[in-house]
Amino acid sequence: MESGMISVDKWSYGSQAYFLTHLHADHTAGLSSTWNRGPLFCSRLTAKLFPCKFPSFNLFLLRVLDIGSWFSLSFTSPSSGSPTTIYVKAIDAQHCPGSVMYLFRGDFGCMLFTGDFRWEVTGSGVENRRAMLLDALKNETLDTLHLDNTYCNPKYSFPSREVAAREVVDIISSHPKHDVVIAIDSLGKEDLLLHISRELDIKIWVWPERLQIMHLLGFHEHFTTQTSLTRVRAVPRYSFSIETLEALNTIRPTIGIMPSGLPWATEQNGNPFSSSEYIFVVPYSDHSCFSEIQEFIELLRPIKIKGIVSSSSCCIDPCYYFDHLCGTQQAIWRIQAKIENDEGVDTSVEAAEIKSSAAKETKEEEESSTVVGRKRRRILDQVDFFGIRVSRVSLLRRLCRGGVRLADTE
DNA sequence: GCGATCAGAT
DNA sequence: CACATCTGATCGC
Repeated sequence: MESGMISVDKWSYGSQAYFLTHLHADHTAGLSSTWNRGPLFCSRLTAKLFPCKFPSFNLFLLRVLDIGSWFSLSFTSPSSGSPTTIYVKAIDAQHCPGSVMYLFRGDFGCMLFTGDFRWEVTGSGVENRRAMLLDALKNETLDTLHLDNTYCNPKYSFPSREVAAREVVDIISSHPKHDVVIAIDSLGKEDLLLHISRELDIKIWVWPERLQIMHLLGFHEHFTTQTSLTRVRAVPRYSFSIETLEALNTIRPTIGIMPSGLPWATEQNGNPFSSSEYIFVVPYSDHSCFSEIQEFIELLRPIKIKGIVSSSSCCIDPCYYFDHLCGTQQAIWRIQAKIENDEGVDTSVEAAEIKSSAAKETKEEEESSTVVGRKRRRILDQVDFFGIRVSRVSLLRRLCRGGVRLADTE
């Protein structure tokens, strides 16, 4: 987790800098308004929301990392005591407002902390996000992926949030005389509420603290704290239960909507909601489903994966399902594929060939023997490797030998 | 009496 | 299975 210098979503002593992925309570456990253990890095939006959670926090400790830009930070190596530099880039995590992943490069290699994230593979901006991520990695192996493995099991399958949001609107539309309560947390699922508000042209009630958050996010026009103005209310998830819904229904007809990736609706027992006629569970999730996690890992080809959600069993252990996508060879194949892609070669056709690296090198030698091939190579043969320009061939050979940097550093 | 931490409920 | 959050009990100062 830490290299002795940095901590991500961990707040105990012993780090020179601390990184917060997003403002949900399970990632801020240990933080308080009196916390003062070092500089705290976060996204600009998280910094804006921060005082709501920690009103008297010393804001001089906050450091904003703008999304998509590299920052260099100077540290003291805990082992040698000598100065060292770490590079960090924040990447949109698509989980809740302000949420980011952190990509680190340093003496320890290359590490990505996803925090909580959703990696939807349909909808607008998908290609752009994919390209941004690969570009951030450059032509380096990803040594360790710290992964949001919340739903890392094939049994977790759900649609995009866009599809789930339409399902929610359909449920509300088909109950025109009912009041509606929707379970949400202190942050997140704003897009769902905005979709409902726009599609049905209604305001949505939220509790006062939540309206303050909506104000900071710039969404306040769609929300109100006056119950008389709307039949749709967003309520804290912990206050949402069968008992609540039954009590509400003694006053007026009310349905409840629980947006969640957890497959409660299909469970037989132990599920308080499946037996309720009032409650609709809709698969709207701010975490990646299994197939999205798989896409993410296939894209990154990390050498090693660590799940950020610990589990007593292997049921959500990423190594159990994706070990075959990890390791040094897999990491090298990704880099080769990217280099080919940057050269304009159709990698989809070559995907199978790439897996035979020996044959690949031979083919490249042939290709470079043409006049055009030689010219192109002179420019593209140089690749950026841990900040050093090295020749592509030498890089690939070093990687194939299992070069120094590829050894596990943790 | 306050803050931190944890079990339990929702 | 396990989300994010609140409440209440307990511990140490």
